[in-house]
Order: sequence, then structure tokens, then C-alpha cells
Amino acid sequence: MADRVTMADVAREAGVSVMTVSRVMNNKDQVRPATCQRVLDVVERLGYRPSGIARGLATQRTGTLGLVVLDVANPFFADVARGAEERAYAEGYNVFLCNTDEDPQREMAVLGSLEEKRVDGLVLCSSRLGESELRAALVRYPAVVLVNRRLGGDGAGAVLVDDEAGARMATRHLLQAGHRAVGFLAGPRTSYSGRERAKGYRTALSDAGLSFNPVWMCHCSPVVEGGHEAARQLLIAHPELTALFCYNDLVAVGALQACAELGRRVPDDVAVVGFDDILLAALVTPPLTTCRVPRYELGAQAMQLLLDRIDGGLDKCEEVVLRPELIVRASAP
Amino acid sequence: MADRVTMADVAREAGVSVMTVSRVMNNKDQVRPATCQRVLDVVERLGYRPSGIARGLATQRTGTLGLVVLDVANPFFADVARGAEERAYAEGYNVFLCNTDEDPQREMAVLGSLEEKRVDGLVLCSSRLGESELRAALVRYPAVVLVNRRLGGDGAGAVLVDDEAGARMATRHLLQAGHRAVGFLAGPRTSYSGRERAKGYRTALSDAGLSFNPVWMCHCSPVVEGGHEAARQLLIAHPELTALFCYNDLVAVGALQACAELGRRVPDDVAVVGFDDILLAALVTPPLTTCRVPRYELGAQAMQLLLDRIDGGLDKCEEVVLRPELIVRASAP
DNA sequence: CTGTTAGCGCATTCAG
DNA sequence: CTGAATGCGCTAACAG
Repeated sequence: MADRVTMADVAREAGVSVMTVSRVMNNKDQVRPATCQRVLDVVERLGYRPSGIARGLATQRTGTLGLVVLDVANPFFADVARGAEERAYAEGYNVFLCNTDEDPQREMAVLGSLEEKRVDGLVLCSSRLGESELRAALVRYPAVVLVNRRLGGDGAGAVLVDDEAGARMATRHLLQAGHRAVGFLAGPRTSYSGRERAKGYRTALSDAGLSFNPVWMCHCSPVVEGGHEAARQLLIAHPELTALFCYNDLVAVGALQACAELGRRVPDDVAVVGFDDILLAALVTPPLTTCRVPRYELGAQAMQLLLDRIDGGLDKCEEVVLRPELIVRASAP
Repeated sequence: MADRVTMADVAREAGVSVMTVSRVMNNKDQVRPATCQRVLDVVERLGYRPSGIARGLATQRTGTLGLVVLDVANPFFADVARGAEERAYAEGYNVFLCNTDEDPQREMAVLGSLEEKRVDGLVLCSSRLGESELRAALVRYPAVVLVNRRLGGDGAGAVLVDDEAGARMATRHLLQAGHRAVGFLAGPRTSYSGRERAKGYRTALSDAGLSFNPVWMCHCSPVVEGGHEAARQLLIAHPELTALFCYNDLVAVGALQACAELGRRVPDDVAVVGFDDILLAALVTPPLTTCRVPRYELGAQAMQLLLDRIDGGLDKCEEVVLRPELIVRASAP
């Protein structure tokens, strides 16, 4: 790669000052069309590209945003990321993608690195930090939007799914089908969404006059293998269970596998309900009844809110709540 | 967000020069431990974070890399991205993720934006640019590694899957099972991998003494719906087909759907083989026979090669080829 | 409409 | 071991 062409090179070649080149590059209109054209020609001929780094230093804005997820390989976050990146791209921003693997230490590390990169804003999904740590971290960015997490009081926007309503809907669906022993594969302990879904699960039980049985609930990693193990343990320890409500579809697929291994037919012996409605959900056998979450929308709206807050001011909109929708399929008719 | 603490603030507060602070921040050892500690204390107290932007301007290295994919929401690229991001994170880099949606114009646009951001290097997956355009674009980066694409001659590294061998293996598997009319859902016309897989398909046919029948091949979008449509058309137009080799697993799932709609049983009436072995492949009914591609590895090795080339020099290693592996399941026993 | 002067925050000389 | 001067490439604020 040859040495980079700078603005000075263009200015010299075009016989103008760097300031004029700068104006042309930024579409400031106060340049005579002829001059403008001459500069543009030189830019073209020399293959000049302005340095975002230098511009960032001068303007204190980098045109750069951060997107933090637990794991892009998880289809949920892949879709969220796509929605977010799409909005950012449309507005001319580039986005740093960071994975945390649910590890608070790593989360702190990536937040630190994004601060060093001087991102103009940050979309933080499913943070696993404690309230005070999180609050302390977020003041270090010009603007922040949280996804799947609420943080009382201060200046972070939030885009959420109504997890409690979704879980309540899903659980009620099972109860209305006559189930009285509904287990809950609760996902990670540290998940905010998980806690909200637990609330919904318990509310649905109490709505139906049933009491919450803690031994029917089991935390697990939010992936297929996590659901597999947890479902296996739960079904063996509590053969009375006739239904499982699962933290997400991956966990539900794991539950399906466990049922198959244990010779429990789905839905006849055990009904299974998932959450998210990822592509997979409709394609497994039997197809999963699940709560559809608009993941792309979640990412896109979070990014939009972030952009609004970046230039509109922090009083724009504080919180967006998306409604999940129950999708009934064969795993829990 | 309060005004940012700068190096000068730290220097003043610690009673040293900015140079000393700079040395401390960069672990240069030529600082007396006592001074070092004093500086570190002030850094901690003031919450100082060096500016990567300023540092980038001064050093001409940004600690930033680009990763370009067609679509992160596609599970193939989600896994590649994860592998790549992981390696980059381990080396202290941040990565910009960009989607192109198979649109060459958009690809040019994101490449341009990454150049402005002055990335230290670039991993470019499945480029849809023409040879000369691509070559012209790549000289603008300090280092580049291509994924799923070969580019003769010059200084771009490449990490590839042996698509031809995989396709040949997959097709041969079908032929050995007695199929004589094997269709090919070929994916996008612009896909390099697609063309390689077409070669493998044709080679396998000729290995078996069969001739290539162009009407049994049909291009399609590399997603479920694309496979669905293409398979539907192909099976209606050519009911003699008893097997379908598919560009990837998503397409294969679409083919499964089409078979179901047309009342063709899989594998008895039509055998189906996919490519990639994404999570989905093992979970649909019937489970897909497919060519496993080590996607995480693909991303991780591409990133590793990029890092090697960034500081080791461009003569390091030019090309890595990963072998796919045939996974036999019920869709084509 | 165009040019000049002065930083943005840091690292790289070279001196002490 | 530590500091002072200089520049990375660009834009903001004034002048002309």
C-alpha cells in the first residue's frame, strides 16, 4: 500500500488551500462550482479518501458506534445485530461488534475498548453487569441504548420486549390446555429477561389459582445443550411434569431432544413452549409453539433510538416496549 | 457526559510531563516505579482513558479491523463472524462488522467507509465484486484476507473451504446410492463458492460416466425461501429427479418444504443433500445429509492470517484451505 | 468565495 | 529516567 494521499496533496495539486478541499469534501456550499469541480477531479485522480481518524480528532465525533451482544453466533443476537447495523449503515455510521459471552469481566473489557475508540454511542444488549457497575460504565459514553434491560432513572434509553407478558401468555396457553404441572427452564440466572419471564410464569400460575413450585424451575445455559441437560434432569426428577415452558427456542429444542431420549412424546406426554420464534422453531419436529419476538425490529429500533439521542438530545424517547406474540404450533397445541 | 480527561490533565495532576504519562500508558519500562505508580493513581482517580483516535493519528495504526459479510443474520456468517471476532478480541483489536446483502454497490460503499476509518486490515467474505474491481479495492488496505474467494497473484491472503471437493463428495454420495437424476440448486450466480460447487457436482457426474444436464440445475437465493421456490420449480418441471444437491443447508430446508408440498417423500422419493451443517441441519425432519464446513474455524483462521500479515509481513502464508466433511443423515442415507 | 491561524490528544524524535 | 518541541490530517474560527 503506497503512502496515503492527504488533503495537502490534493490542495497543492489543485492549486487551492486545504480549507477549500475540506469544504468540498464536506459539501459546504460556499465554494465556486468551478473550483469545486477542479478539486473533485484531483480527488478522483489521486484517489484521495479523507481520514476519519483525523476528522474524528478535530470534530470529536467519529461516525462510529458500538454494539455489544452476548454472542453473534446465537441467532437471536445475529438478527438483532442485523437490524441495528442496517439502521446505522443507512445513517453513515460504522459499528463495532463485540461479544461478551455473558462474562461480566469481558463486558467491562469491551466497554473499555469502545470508550477508547471514542464511539459516538452504544447499543448494549442483555448486559450482565450489576446496576451500579452498569450505571458507572454508561456515563462514559455520549449516548447509550440498552436492549433487554431496564435501568431506572438516568440517561440510558431502552428497547425491551414485554417478557413478562409473553411468558404469562405462553404459560397461560399451557394451563388452558389443561396442564397443571408446568416446568420452567429458566435460562441464565443473570438474565434480566429471564427474571421477567419468571415473573410472567408465576403470574400465570397464580392467575389460574396454582402455586409456584420452585423445584419445577431450573436455570440453564441459553443454548440447545443447556436446555437438553436441564430438561433431562427436570423430567427425571419430576416425572409428574406434563409441560415445559422454556427460556428460548434453543432451550426448547434441547428439551425436545431430552423428551425424545426419555421416551416422552411431544406434545402428548409433554408439551413444550419456546420463546423468540427463531427460524429453527418452525422447522423442528414437532414445530415449536413459541412467543415471537421481533428481533430485527429490536435491533433497528434500538439503533434508531440511539441515533435520535445522539443528535436529538437525551430527552427524546426513553423507552420502547415491543409486544411478543404467541405462535401456536404442534409442540403445544 | 462530562468533558474528557486528557493526558495533559493527568500530567498536571501528577506533576510530570505528558511524555511520562504516555510512557506509563504504553508500558514503556523506562519510568521509575514510584513515578509510574503516582501516574497510575491519578489515572485511576481521574478516570482517564487514552484516546484511540489521537493515538491512531499519531501512530498510523488504529487497532481496528474490518469484517465484511453478506449478512450476519445468515447462520453461516454469524459463525464466521464469531470466530473472527474472537481472535481479534484476543489480540486487542476491535472489529467493524459490515453487511453487503450480496450487493456489489453496497460492498464498494462499505469498503470505502472502512478505508476512511483507517482499519489496520480487512477480512472480506464472499466478495461479489469483479476481479479487477476487487483488486483495485484491496490495494487500499494495509492487509487483506479473503474468505470463500480466491484472487490470483497479488497480496491478499485467502481462507477457503474446498468447495469443489465437498460438492463432489456430496454428489458422489447420491450417485452411489443409485440416483441417476440428481438436480442441483446452485445458489447465487455471483457466488464463487457456488461456481466451485458446480464444478464438483459436474466432476462427480462425469466420474460416474453421466453427462451434465443443465436443465437440472437452478440458481437461487441462498436462503430457505430461495431453495423452496427453486426446488418447487425444478421438481415440477423435471419430475424425473430423484435427488437434489443444494448450495447450502438453508436452501436444502427450502427443498424439504417443497418436497412436502408436492407430496414427494424424503428420502424415498427425493433425496436431499445440503452444505455447511449449520445447527438447523441436524434438527429438521428428516435430518439433513450435508457437507460440514468449519465456520468458526474459517473466521478464526482468516483473522489469524490477517493478524500475521499485519505485523509479520505479507509473505507469511498466502492461502489456507479447509476440508469439508460429509455428514450422512436421513435425508440421503 | 477563499486563505490563515490554531488546536484536537497523543507519540516520536531528540535533549537533558 | 524525564522533558520540550514537533507533527499526525483535519476542521473551527476568523480574516480577507
